[in-house]
Amino acid sequence: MALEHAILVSLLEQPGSGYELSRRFERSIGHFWTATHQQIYRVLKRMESDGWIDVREVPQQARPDKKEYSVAAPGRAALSRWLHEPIEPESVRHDLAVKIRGAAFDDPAALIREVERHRRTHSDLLAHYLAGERRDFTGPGADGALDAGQELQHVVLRGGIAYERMTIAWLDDVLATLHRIGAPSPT
Amino acid sequence: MALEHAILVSLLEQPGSGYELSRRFERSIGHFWTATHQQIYRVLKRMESDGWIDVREVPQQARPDKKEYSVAAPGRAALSRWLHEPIEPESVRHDLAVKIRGAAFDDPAALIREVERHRRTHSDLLAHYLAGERRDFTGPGADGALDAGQELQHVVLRGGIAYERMTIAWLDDVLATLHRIGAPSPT
DNA sequence: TCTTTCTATGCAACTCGTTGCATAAACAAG
DNA sequence: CTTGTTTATGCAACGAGTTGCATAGAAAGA
Repeated sequence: MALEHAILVSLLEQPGSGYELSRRFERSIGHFWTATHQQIYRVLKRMESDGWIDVREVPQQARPDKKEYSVAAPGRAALSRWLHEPIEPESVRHDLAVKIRGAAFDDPAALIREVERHRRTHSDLLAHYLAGERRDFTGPGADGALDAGQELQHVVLRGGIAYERMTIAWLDDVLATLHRIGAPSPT
Repeated sequence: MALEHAILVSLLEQPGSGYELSRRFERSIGHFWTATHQQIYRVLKRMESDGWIDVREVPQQARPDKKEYSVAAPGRAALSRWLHEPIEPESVRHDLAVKIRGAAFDDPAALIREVERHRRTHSDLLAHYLAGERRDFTGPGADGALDAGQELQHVVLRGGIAYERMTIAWLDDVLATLHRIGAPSPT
């Protein structure tokens, strides 16, 4: 389990409430680590009772009060420990790959729309990443003038960009294949 | 949940026992859908009691008897229904990305070995994929002479190959970045 | 012969993750 | 003034997934 660690990293980058964390997980972090708000609140509770994080009640105007969390020394130590651990192989769940192989026992042509929809989603995400890269990592302070944290955030973002580009190219390959095997025997 | 569907696809491609399925999940299928043998046995039970699959006790010499499962009509219908459903967005869990961003609050150089280890794993997997491709999808019957099922298996395999190549290139980018930010301030 | 390894199946307990629901404060729109 | 939306937090129940353990037949090797 590493949700705790993902939360620690996010809180180190910027302290915030459970609500704010769940928003971040929907946006940037969620692209490589998903979590619902329920999970986040539950884990935050446990982390707080373990002394990994500190809470601060923050009264707000124009909206309900919030609890702002920040990383305490034991949390930082726990993160450091995890960072030095060997690591777990990533577990994958690719529904689409299962569907593609399953299409051999059904109508392959029926998958085309689905694959096209996926392609659009990945295309949008790529555009979103590229916009973020232009916003945060180009201009006057680009290349060399960034600190270590920004460099690392940038390389993770480049990973996301590479992933989306590869996926889009592969989905085009899938579409071409579906058309090819659909064409010879239409009736 | 789609473990049921992954099992259905695997059993349609080739009937087999829970043990054989768990081996397949370790090998080919496991690259895009992981599952332990416990999970597989439990789900097989449920699928059997739901009438999705049939069992056949197969006595063997030189090893314990096994239960060979094959897909029944209701299972095929369930698979078909799932194939025509809109679809779920894939959920990702990229430990390494979390670690990389976390390295900003620790020693980035300490990550280098870890990343190198990952690179080796992905490199091995790529070689394994390429060997499988050479074995199953080249030679006399290559390109045009394959049936739909083989074409679809091939395109999924090409996806795996593309993924590994992209990942290896990205890990090289990560390594270069870690070296770059480690070099300017070593002491 | 005894231990180890491979095939083959499974229970029990636990943790992780999801879904549905509930609450509440503040503002905006009708 | 009621309804809807956004921010903000949380419980309860369930289902998915993991870990540890147990069993058992047969072959291989020490």
